[in-house]
Amino acid sequence: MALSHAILVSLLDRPQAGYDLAKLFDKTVGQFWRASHQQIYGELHKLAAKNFVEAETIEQSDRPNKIVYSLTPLGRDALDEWMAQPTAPPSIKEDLIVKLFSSGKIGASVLLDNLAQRQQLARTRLAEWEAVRDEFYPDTTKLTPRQTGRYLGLQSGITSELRFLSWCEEAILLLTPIAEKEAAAKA
Amino acid sequence: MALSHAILVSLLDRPQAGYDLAKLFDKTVGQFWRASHQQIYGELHKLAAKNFVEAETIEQSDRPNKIVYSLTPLGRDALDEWMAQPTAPPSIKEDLIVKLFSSGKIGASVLLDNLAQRQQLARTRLAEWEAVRDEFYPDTTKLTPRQTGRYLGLQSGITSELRFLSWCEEAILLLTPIAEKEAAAKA
DNA sequence: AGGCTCATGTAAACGGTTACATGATTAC
DNA sequence: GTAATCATGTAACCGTTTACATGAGCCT
Repeated sequence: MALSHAILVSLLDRPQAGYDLAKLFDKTVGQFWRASHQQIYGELHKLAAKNFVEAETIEQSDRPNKIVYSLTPLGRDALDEWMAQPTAPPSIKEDLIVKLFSSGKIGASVLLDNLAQRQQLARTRLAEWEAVRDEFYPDTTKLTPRQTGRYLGLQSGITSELRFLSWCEEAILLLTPIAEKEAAAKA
Repeated sequence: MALSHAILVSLLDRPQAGYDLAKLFDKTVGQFWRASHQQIYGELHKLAAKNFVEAETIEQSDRPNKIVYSLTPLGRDALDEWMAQPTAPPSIKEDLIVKLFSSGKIGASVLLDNLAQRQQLARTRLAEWEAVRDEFYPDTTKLTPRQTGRYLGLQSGITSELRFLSWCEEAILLLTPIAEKEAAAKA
């Protein structure tokens, strides 16, 4: 599991409340790491029980109280240990490829519809991320260490979408004649 | 959920036992869709309860009996319905990127170690898949519909590793000077 | 003698998603 | 008035992983 580690890394930056972390995971990091607020609150309780984080309640008059968590030395040790360990490649569960395995048994036009839809989605996402990159990291030769990590995260998403789009093109290219033959056979 | 659908697609081809499916998911499809035998047996029971698949026990003298499952018309309908629906992009949980977000707070050399290890792994996988592609699909202009689906699955894995490797190179390029500065500051 | 393949399962624990719950403030 | 923001939580369910279990036959 690594949601707990993602939280610890976020707390390296500064102490934060569950609500802040949830927003962070929704916006910045959310493209590569999604987590709901329920999950984050739960994880924070577990981390506090292990003494990896420390909770401090901040009373607020006009809005609900905050519980701000900060990293303890013990949590920092655990984080260092995790950092040193090798990571496993993420296991992808790509429905599209499962569908492609039906090719030859189920009509190709359905597959083309699916591809077009995902292609559209990927184009939108790509444009959004590229806009962020161009705004915040226009010059990659002048990045602070902190910016470098964030830039590479973004870049991972961008290159991922780009390769998906070129794969889509190949898929469409190969499936289109099959769909055409099927349509001709039906008529 | 789509493990059930992955099973239904596999049964389109021919009736199969849980053991066969587990092997299939371990070897062929396993690169993009991993599932343990426990999961598959469980899922088959659920599919049978819904009458999406039909079980037939095949008595064997020298080895354990087999339970071979085949797709029912009802299962085929469910599959067609799923096929027509749009797919959601897979949510990636990439530990490496979480680690990169620590850049600026935790030493870069640990990140470089992690990158090198994943790079090595990706190279090995890539070589394996390329070997399969070159053996079974040397000429992409002469593919049957069935082969096309399988080829595109493979190709997705291959392009995915390729883009990961080029991303790794950029990451190493940007992090190396940071690690060097850190080492110099320490000495 | 030790380990692999064939073949099926149970059970516990963990992780993630979805739904439900509360309640004040602020913006349109 | 309606919706969004701030802020925290509980509960049920589903999917996945890991561990445990059995037992015959085959290969080295």
